[in-house]
Amino acid sequence: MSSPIKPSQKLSPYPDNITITEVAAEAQVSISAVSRAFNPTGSCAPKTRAKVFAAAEKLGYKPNRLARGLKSNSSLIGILMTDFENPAYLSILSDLTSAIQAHNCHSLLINVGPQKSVTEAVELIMEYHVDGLIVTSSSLPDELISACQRRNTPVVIFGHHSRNAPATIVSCDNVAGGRMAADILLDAGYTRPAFVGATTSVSTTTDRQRGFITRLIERGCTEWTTTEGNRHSYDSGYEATCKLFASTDKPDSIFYLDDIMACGGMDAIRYEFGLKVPEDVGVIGVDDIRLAASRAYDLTTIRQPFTDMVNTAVTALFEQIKDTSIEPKNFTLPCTLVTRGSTRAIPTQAE
Amino acid sequence: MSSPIKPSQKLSPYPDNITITEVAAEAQVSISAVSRAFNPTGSCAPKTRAKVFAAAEKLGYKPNRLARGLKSNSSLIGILMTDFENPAYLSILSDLTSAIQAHNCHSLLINVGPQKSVTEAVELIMEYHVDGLIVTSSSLPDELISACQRRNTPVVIFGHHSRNAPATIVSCDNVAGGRMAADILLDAGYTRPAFVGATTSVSTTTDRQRGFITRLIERGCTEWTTTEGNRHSYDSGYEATCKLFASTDKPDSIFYLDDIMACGGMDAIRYEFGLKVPEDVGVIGVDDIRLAASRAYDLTTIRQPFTDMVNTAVTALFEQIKDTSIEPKNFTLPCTLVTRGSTRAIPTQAE
DNA sequence: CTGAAAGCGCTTACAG
DNA sequence: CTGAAAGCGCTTACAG
Repeated sequence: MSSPIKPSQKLSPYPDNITITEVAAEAQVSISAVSRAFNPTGSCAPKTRAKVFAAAEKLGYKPNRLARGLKSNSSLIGILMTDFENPAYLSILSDLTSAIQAHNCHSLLINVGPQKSVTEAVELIMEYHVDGLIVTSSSLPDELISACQRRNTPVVIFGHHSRNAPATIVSCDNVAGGRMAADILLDAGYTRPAFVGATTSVSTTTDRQRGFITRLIERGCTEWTTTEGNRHSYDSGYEATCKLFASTDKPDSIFYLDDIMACGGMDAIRYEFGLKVPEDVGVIGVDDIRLAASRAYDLTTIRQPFTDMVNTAVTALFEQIKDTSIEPKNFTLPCTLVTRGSTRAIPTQAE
Repeated sequence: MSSPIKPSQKLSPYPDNITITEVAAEAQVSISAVSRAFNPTGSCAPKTRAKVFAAAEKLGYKPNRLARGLKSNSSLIGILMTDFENPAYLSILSDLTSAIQAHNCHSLLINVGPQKSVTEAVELIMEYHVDGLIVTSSSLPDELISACQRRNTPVVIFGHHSRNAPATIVSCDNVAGGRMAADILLDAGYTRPAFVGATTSVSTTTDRQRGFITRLIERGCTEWTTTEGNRHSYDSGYEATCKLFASTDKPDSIFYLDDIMACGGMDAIRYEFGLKVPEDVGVIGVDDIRLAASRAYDLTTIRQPFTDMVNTAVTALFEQIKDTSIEPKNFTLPCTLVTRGSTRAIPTQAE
């Protein structure tokens, strides 16, 4: 309110609305030069760049990413997320955001809740002209993926197989995971295995189930059953397990679609039916969430290499952002068996 | 590749780069009219608006939020998050994002990892000219908050008390929560309570500890101890508990800073020391995460009203965005005791 | 209520 | 390597 600030004495303690124009004036160059100085691809004499940086530093200049995004990249990566119940997604989100930030971009997180369709979500996210899109815990209609590609916005589907989709897919080998689960259960001497899936997640459920059942049959096991929970949640696993044990042919071991369902299931087995894990019922999950290693659950599980999967996804995404001619690829990472106390020890075999 | 598309036959199957200009041409009005039609505050004749909407619909027009944000609001809300270990934050994030989306805005999620300071994170987020900022699981230096306010970017601190900070604070009454915990433990007949906090989270730790200890003293309890875990995690609770029971004066009940630490602690009590919960050791946490209600943990806890807290935070934030003259307020919501099986039943008192 | 015009802050051919 | 100029897609006083 005192005297108007003269252009010469810009020493405000906090960066306010310093734009490229002020920096150009301070450095005594054109605004084009400032822009190029800040842009790695822009040709700029070292001296000029130094002058510009000094001026920017002095004034506390921060580029306006919105303005930049108007002609250039927005530096925004959209993350579509459906499942906020499986704790695995918290660490996935942590890894995703930090990997994206390492590329000097930021994450626009869209909650694709039950009231919002994935199509709407994509439309919304495209209003921000994101540079790329990562879809977790659900898939995307092929036509939507194509529409994104047509706009040169690469799409990565995380965690789902989605064969033939025109996008980069990063998932782990769920069929092999299912087979591993079958082997460990059979090896441990269980004879009546069950599979508990979920309705919401098509490809992961079907792949794991397929690998599991196929392998059971290969090994001559005939007494298997399957059932489905509604969602990827503790409650869902609990309820599905109650249904399973209410029927006449009760299983002696259960392969759950994921760890959080397995935890719910294990609690049902122990507290609802008074059975012992692993003696009466063997339990195995998928993911290897933090809780799986807890003493309370001590869950045998098929570990998904989430950190690797995230790095693969983000690396592939940025490669496609850099060079839009790169064809989408499929990455199927191996999963590994983590043996803990929820399955019986495998008897030593005399070869 | 056939013939160039004439402006008259715009019937492409998917919206591509249709801008306000195309819509204006189609609707035969000026671009100003289109802009006003889409802006609630813009005066526009109903007929004009109808024409514009019809044209927009026909062409599949979607506004470019980046361009809009250059002169107007960005519709972007920044969310700063530090803690990706406590599962409570997954549902908080779910609630936050959907509340923000209900306001037709979207969430820019910044992972304030250990390698990135909160100051850097704020600077980054401000490059996107977010309309508002929500800080979870950590606080913000007052000078940074002031810098944001000076740019008319309101800040809401979620979950921390942070007295005197020039921002809106939404938290629950942690002191009262600590007192409740003391009361339930003493009422149940425990005599040597301990408090397990965490170093990372100043105000919540100190408030809960203060309420807890103050109340213990008020009621004449003298044999209490305190210790600290490093982080808000299962492992941290486990380790802190091991330390506690390695010392000479072992507690007979423990109040943990949060549920996930309590779960780790309970597992240590049971599996590391072979003690019974609640007979030998009573356990109480804070949050009421999903896992607290599991059969395995069945954890007595001080419930934080997260959904209410999120709604309060988002509502307050948008009020301040709408009217920047509104002063920041403090909202302290009540927490409630949820009694489960990890504490002994309270003996019926003959008044 | 409406349109022409200026402007938001930056990028990017285009000459030099 | 550099600057002047046009433009990204939208908003917003300003006249009418």
